[in-house]
Amino acid sequence: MSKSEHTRSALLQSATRQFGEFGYSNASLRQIAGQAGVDVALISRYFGGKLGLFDASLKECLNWPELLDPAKDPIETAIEKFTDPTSEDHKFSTTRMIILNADDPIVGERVRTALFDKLIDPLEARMDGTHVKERLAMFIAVIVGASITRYSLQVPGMANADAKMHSRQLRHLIDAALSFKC
Amino acid sequence: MSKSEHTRSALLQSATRQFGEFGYSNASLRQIAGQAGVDVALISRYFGGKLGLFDASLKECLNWPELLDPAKDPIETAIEKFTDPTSEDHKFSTTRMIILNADDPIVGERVRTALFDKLIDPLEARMDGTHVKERLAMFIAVIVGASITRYSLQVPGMANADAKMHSRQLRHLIDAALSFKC
DNA sequence: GCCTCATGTCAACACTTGTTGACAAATGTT
DNA sequence: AACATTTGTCAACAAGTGTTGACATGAGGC
Repeated sequence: MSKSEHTRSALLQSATRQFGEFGYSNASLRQIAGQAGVDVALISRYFGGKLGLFDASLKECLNWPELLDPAKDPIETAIEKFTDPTSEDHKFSTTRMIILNADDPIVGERVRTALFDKLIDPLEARMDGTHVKERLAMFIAVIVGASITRYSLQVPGMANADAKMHSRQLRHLIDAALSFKC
Repeated sequence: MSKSEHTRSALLQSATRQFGEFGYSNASLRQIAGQAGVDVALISRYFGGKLGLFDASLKECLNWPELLDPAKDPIETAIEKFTDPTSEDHKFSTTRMIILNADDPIVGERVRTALFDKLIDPLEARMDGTHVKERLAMFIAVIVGASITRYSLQVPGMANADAKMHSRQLRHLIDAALSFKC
């Protein structure tokens, strides 16, 4: 790994943390660079600017090849990825990256189109039964709502639930979402 | 209504729109004042500053006296208020005001404590049965998730649903949330 | 050694932000 | 009319933002 690749990836990792914790507009390039132990000007050199850095971070966040693996159930894959048990801190999870920036006046549209291209459309293509769109939207709603309620709003009934209890809550709501009949 | 009260309320209304659309940090005082047709400096005069303006707006947003009315079912009241059929544009609903600012590094904590004091605690006090906290959290998750999915992410299966269909989706998920048994 | 290119450092830039204080205009009171 | 209080206007401020270009330092090839 060359020197430049090293700083590039350090920058990218730091950016993903900041964008996922504070959102695009609240994240400062100087802070991102500082956390990566690197000079601010290098962001412009390697990514062309703040927007380029965000695009790179977003692309990395939404790269879920398992979603296309025919051997795996796409819904189960999505649950695993969304609930993200590998991340030690859910402040920086993909869910937060999406939710926190989907409304941003600058990057909101990029986030939404990336979300559709990389996640929602592939998921929809692999679901069957009636009212696929409606059930899929309800599934997304449950995932997103649970994440916000647990980690952002910190409502005790979810925030204080242990992993097993929270998993039961999630399953119950997801089952309801997917079994919806108009 | 005196002159000062008029500009004060114009400022407050404009602020609620901007805070609800862009969030605290992305909303600019000059833009808020401009939309209210008023000079920026008057914000400091009437509200003491940006934080004071936000506090006033938040307080107005979360003032739901119906929640304490013993003649009304609190859950039904919450559903009505959250889905907010009176607002012509959901970009500025209370739900957005809360979600969009609950993570803000400056006002996030204020939002969360206000949410608990004004909404969650009163709701919890008027629910009965087992696992009240867990079911209430799941209820919140459904409301929040549906709002984001429909209006922020704009997932077609919810964003394009008409009022009747969306109401059915909401009811289905809410029923599931409230009927959860550990 | 010497040259070249990649990489990093630093200072400045134009711009926007929230806030403040001095001043003007309007309104009400005596 | 003359004064006092409220209300509004304007310009400036310090601080922070993303971005840029000139320069310094490093490593590898001739």
